[in-house]
Amino acid sequence: MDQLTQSEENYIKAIYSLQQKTSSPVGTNDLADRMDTKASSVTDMIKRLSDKKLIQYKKYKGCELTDNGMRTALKLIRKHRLWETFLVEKLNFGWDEVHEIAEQLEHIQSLKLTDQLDKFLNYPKFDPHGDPIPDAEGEIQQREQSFKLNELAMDQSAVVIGVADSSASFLRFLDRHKINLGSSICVKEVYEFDDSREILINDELVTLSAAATSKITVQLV
Amino acid sequence: MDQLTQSEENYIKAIYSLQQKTSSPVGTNDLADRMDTKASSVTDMIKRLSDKKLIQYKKYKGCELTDNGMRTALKLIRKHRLWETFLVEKLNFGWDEVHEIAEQLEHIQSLKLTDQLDKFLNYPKFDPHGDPIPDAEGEIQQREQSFKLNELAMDQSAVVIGVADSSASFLRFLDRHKINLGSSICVKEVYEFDDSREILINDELVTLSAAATSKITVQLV
DNA sequence: CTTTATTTTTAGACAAGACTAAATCTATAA
DNA sequence: TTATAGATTTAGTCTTGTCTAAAAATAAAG
Repeated sequence: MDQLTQSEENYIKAIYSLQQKTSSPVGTNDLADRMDTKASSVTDMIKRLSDKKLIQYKKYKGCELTDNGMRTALKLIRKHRLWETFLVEKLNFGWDEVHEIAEQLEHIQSLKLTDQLDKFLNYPKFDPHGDPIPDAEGEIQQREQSFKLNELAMDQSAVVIGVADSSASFLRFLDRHKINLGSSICVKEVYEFDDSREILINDELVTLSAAATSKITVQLV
Repeated sequence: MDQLTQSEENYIKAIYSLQQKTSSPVGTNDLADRMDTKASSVTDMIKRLSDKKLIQYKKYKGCELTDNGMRTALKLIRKHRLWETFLVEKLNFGWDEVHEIAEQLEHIQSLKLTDQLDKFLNYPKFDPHGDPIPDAEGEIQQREQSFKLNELAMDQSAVVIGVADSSASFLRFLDRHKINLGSSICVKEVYEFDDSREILINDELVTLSAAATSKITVQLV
């Protein structure tokens, strides 16, 4: 199994993530959108990855990761999330600042580095956005049942365990409203006309749009 | 000042290092040897770097770094040595294992990352091989007067402060003889016929070849 | 079951960074 | 000072990853 280029690795991650969301197979145009490139470039890359047996590909039918490709994707996600954790926990970065840097760090090749980093961080199970970190074997810790905040019943007490959008802009919005992983949260009012909600967060009331509440993952307490 | 490719950065580092050793200007073939590539490839790259005003270049006359190129080189060296320090101090790597990984990590683009890492490591002045780490302004801490072990007078007490060869093979040789940065060292005998020496290191006697002693940097105590 | 719209692939080009082989410049020795 | 060895550059090619434009396959609608 020879070294992949950063570009190849980025495609693998994108295919993995689309495969999770929309279920396989992944279409060429969807991938092109995700990679911010053209469909023809995607076709080229798909051929390369197929040659390397990382994806299965039938012309005009889209592609899906092979077992091998899946392992590759999980290793990358592991590295990405470990580095994000490192940046936040050890280097005092904000959770809105780490994605770009982790995108670079995830390509560093060294199994030992990854595993030592994992140990140094004390084998974290979730990253700063609440996303699960695959272990050295690629196993992902499954969450207890969770909800999006907009599915939560009124007056039900819950705690924030993740975000469905890790863009800097959304994360800074949450910061401004003092919403973090671990925050206690409770729905106090639903405004039918626009599906926005009055939320009690750490003893303060704020109003959140439907767009916002649909991106906050919570667990009952 | 636009982003450099990893390849361009590697050339800048190589030019810097050759410039230090043999003093400028740096010849095309020397660079080709250092980069393990062909002279024609070097000529191509030299033109690119010259266009970007990182080196000064006269056809057939070799090249040297401009002020700008020098700053670029020092930033890379700073990152490289900070990462090596991190790997050894925080992730328990041996000093013989860190070079390759730091070669990758030094290309990560983020000023904040570098500076936070520096802070996290408590602003180290020297890396695990005893090489000085440039600060955020590119300033390098100058050493007190130092010697190579083969220049040290008999029975003169000294301490190991660096190595002139950071290859894994030489570093593992030092490990095997329990020679580390900070080790107390003293020459007890010089064998004229091959210039090898009997050395007292932390209360143990070992014989080191001329090749070995010429690569160990020490300071008088 | 055709026709049209959409998706996907092919064909041909380009830039970066590398290579080989050939040409050219510089320096050294007779 | 000229012949020639050694260093350096040019010319032309290759691969990776990208692009545009055009062709082909599939899906959807009448």
